[in-house]
Amino acid sequence: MATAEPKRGPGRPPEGVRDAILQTTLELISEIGVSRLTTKELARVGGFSEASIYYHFADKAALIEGVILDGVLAPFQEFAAGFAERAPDGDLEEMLLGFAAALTAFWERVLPLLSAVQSDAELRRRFQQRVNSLDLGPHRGVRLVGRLLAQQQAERRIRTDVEPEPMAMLICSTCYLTGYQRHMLGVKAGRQLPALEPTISSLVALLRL
Amino acid sequence: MATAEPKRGPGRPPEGVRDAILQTTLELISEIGVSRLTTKELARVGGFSEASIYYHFADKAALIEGVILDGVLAPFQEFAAGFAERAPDGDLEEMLLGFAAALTAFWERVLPLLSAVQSDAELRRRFQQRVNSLDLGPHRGVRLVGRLLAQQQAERRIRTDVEPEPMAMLICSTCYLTGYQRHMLGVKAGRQLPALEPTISSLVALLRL
DNA sequence: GTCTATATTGTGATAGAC
DNA sequence: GTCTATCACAATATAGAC
Repeated sequence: MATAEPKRGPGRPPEGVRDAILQTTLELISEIGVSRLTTKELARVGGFSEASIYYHFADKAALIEGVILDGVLAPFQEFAAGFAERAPDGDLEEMLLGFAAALTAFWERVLPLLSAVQSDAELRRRFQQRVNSLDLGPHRGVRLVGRLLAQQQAERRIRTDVEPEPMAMLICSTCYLTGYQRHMLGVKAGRQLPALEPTISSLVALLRL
Repeated sequence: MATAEPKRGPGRPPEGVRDAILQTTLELISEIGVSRLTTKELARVGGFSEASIYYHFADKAALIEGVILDGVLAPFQEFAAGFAERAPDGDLEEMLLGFAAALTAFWERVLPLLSAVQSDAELRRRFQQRVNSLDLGPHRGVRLVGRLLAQQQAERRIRTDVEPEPMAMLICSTCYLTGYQRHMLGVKAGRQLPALEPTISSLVALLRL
């Protein structure tokens, strides 16, 4: 190892091409959308060749799947794991608002990618298998919030005459719709919908003893 | 008018081609997804020519827009209008469950179409303008439910110390997420999420005096 | 592992007859 | 208004050198 520098010379380091592909794909999709994403444009913008894409990924579908799994799902799971750990103590409303903001941002980032899966029945089949085998999906967030609520009930800090999971469903759903609205109609048009925070807060108020 | 029959002879009546195109598009998309929809396949399945498609619609995007507007949005708006009229009297929970079922079904039908819009930034811009000028969007459903709740509050049938719109947001959001889950992961996998009815019912219970 | 160059297919869209 | 026939092009994917 003559040079300790991981990056060298002009352009990208050769060994970083796979990461560069994933990164560029993510950026380009948020700019123009998946359906407009072509391997040509991807190669041009990213500064690598089309052939490199097919060296690292079996086909375009596999590339999209890679982006979803590596670039979006994994980071959120990290956050969720951290949330589950440090959750127990704080104020309920505060914790829920923090989680809701993160979940909404997650949806907003993931929806543009998922639209590729949505719009192709065959791709959807593949995706369903993958998601099922990894036990992923919206129910993970619901369970997480549900456990938090159940804990608060056990400590008699909120009403105990209500099932925690349906309440968690209401909360997570609101994050989803808020994220969807922001993506599809823009943040401006989204103002016509009740905002996330007051909605969550209203529900928390109902749950208080 | 020699023959009163609107349909005649073998094959499709010539004047019905536009409707046939819309109908076939809807069917084909639900089978294979928008991204796999080609004008060739559409013509083959529907029994009309590709040229006819371009006679009736400016381009493929306009066709999709036509399907969304004519075939899905319009029917739901009819239902919503009817709901708003006959709503006032019945039992709140019953009315909400009926509305929620319809909104969920609507979303499940519309999502496969909207994925085309979702996945193309340029198309999205066009769609946003159209939707904004018609004042469409999820906020319509939220307002409808919000008004219903406000009315119930005025009649002192539910708690009055809570804003109706955030509650409506929770309800409609749940319909959207349920529909999304059914579309993306299938009804079977969707079982991992709390079902629609108990979720709505739980919230109604919280709203009772 | 990455490149340049190319093969191949299928797509959206049109011309022009009827 | 609908058809048959066809175009021009863009897309994914591969071959083969380095």
